[in-house]
Amino acid sequence: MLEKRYDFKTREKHWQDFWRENDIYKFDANAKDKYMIDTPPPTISGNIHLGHVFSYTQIDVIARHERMLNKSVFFPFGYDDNGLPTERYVQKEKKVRMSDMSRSDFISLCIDTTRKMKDVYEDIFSSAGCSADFKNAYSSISPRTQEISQRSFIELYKAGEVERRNSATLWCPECRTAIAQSEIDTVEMDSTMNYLNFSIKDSDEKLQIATTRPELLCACVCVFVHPEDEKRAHLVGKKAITPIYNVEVPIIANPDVDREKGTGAVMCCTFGDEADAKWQKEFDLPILEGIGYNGRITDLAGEFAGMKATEARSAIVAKLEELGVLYDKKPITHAVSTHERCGTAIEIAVRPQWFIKLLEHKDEIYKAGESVKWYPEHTQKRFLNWVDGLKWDWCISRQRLYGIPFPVWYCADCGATIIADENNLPVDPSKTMPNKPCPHCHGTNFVPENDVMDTWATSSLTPQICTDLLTNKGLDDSYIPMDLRPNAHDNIRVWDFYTIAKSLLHFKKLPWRDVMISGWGLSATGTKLSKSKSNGGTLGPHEAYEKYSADVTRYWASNASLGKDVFIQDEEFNNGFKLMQKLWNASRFVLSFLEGYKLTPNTEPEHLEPMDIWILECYKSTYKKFMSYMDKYEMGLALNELEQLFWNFCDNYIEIAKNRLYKPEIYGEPAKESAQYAAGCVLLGMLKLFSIYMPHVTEEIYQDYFAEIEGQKSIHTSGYLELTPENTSQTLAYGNKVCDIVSQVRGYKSQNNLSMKDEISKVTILGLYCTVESFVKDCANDIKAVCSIKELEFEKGQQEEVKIEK
RNA sequence: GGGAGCUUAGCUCAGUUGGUAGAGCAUCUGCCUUACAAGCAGAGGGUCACAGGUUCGAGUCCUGUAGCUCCCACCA
Repeated sequence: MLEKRYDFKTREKHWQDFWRENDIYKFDANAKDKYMIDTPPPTISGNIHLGHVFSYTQIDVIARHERMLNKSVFFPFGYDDNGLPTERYVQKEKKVRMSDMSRSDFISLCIDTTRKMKDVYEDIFSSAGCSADFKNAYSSISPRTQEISQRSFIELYKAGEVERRNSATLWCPECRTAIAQSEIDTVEMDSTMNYLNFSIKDSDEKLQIATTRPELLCACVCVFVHPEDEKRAHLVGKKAITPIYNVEVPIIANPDVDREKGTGAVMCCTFGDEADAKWQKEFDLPILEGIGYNGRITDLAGEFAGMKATEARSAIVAKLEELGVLYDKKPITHAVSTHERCGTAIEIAVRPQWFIKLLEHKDEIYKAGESVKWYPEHTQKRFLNWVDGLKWDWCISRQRLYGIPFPVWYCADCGATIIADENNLPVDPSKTMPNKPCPHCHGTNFVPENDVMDTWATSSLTPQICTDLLTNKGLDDSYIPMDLRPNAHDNIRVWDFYTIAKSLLHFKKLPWRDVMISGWGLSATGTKLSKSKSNGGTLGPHEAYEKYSADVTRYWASNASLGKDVFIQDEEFNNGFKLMQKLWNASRFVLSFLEGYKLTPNTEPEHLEPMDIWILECYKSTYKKFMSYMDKYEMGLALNELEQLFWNFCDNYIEIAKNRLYKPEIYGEPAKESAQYAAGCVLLGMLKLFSIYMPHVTEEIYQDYFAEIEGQKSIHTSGYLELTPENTSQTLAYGNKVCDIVSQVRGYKSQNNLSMKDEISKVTILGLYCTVESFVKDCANDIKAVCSIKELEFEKGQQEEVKIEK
């Protein structure tokens, strides 16, 4: 017998322990029917918030659903505790600077800090009832992961897909590292357009140049004008002289120049932006490093050397004004590329870097993007659009400390690249040296590669890293393609993209069959929740669990259309709370009539009352719709269907059936048993469907009666209840007519200020109801009882009508 | 500038092949009814952003317009 009140505060914890102790979610690698999820490993870079709970709950709902379809579900868990985000977090949290510490001290501080954070993360997710396997969680910095990641590097190196080049790279002067195209944000910034006069060699003419980056004047290597620019055609081939530095630079015709922009003449500096980088290559221009790796102006700038770029900018503008070269300034706003991690405007720097070749595989990646199934469907376009716009190979080297090292040394004598032996991975080249002399010059002095790999070079291997937990085979494709990659829309161009790229490079196979793209949980005002900032008053995970319960928090998270952002609003939580209470009360009521009754869900009793058949058909119809939504990962829409059935069950069916349950002496024992069967079955079926959203309360109810009936340890491994379909549509329509009639009598009572139990002396049902006459007539007892009608008559007539006489 | 999504009741959103506009919240009215007052029963409320088109019929399909959001491009 269920308690009067459901005490979620103690029961949720109880069931979480129960599931853990009984290994309910254990994956069986030998199972025939498996479902494999490439779970996103959360980045350890700050406090976890409801936005995370939002995403992981949606994944968990899918995992639970597949489990209820009797599949063995591989739902691994991992932590992305590697690389730049973690470094930044640790420095901030521990108030240290990486540059002040030794590499090994800093790394052990990172490992220590992330270990503590992992416990916090696991607690938040398992308290939400997440059924992932936290016990065997992988880490993106563990030796095993390092081994897999380094092996991937070596394989691709041997295949010629990765190479070291000294070429222009996107550079963050704040983090002092190369970054990849996917790590760039674009931010609108205020700036000033400065108009300068360059003089022309052997001429009195002036060439007007507009620039937002006068600090790069020292790195100016040429001036471009448009080939069809008549006014300036005569200047092509002459030399312009840069102000302040008085350096002669060629004036070159270039069709890329936009004649409407600025003055129509461009100074090209190596490098001010990506266009400069492109032009440098095209015209084979010299490379002058105006800004150093630290973001400061170099010696090229003479008196300005050592200044930060922004300081230098104003100093140089002042100087230009003083020289009378600056003839105009206009404030503008323009888009600036910034590093997503720190917001600093990126520069372009030349330095030897490791690249994975992507540009030459664009077509294959594009086609793979077409083959993967994206849910919702339109997210595919976002992926394809990104692949279309790809401009850089993937720079995977980072000039940082905390990451997976390259398994690479350089021969000190001949400069040859020495790749580590695949049997000796993982390797830290700064600690270990090659075990053989240089194959080229037989030298024995080596310089380690001190850069570390981009975190995505490793994260892109999660299908291998997580299935390695099963196979111990490392870089292996036995489980590829997996069934599902779930993540939010911000990761389409990053994690999804890189994973597909690597899977193609290594295995020529898709990493997974489906991608489910979820939205974000946003604050009540629609702002993005942030790990590093507090989100002023926004509900936190534990607050939510305590105030509303984990089940209700999950209800909020999963009650959204796929891919849509959802606000954290009390109303939604309140709805979930009401649902949970209602589920409890309705179950308590139904179960109170099942004591001593042995429910046999798959064997119907000989006699079934019409409205019992009706509710069973309602269930079957909902079940079908529910499944078709879940096939598309539309868990929110599936939930809506289910809720509709549930409220219909409560408000109409239970009210109708309760009289037969209470008074078998009036309505007969078979009519009671019919109701016991129908109510029991439909409740059981609904509980199972609800269990993927609200695993705790449904387990509590299930354990009270159904667990024994079904001989199951837990509702979550009990499988859905599928009842054989019948003549659904007619029965549904007929039953709905009965509900109509009941509703009209209820309306009459409402309008006449009557209580629902007040008796109505006579009701006549006329007309159109004749088409369903026998069904409705067979429900006469139910109708009379639920509406307290003394006399009920049926008459043929033209119009459908319910006549009520008080 | 290119791509995607959105625009439906006061609010948050459903609306799967075209066929009489839906839910929850909010508002109003009534009701302690042997599960539930954190409840129940009812009621009001919408030119489905706008303009065209296809169709017997359009929230749904097509074209265009406007506004909002996101991604990409735009850094002289």
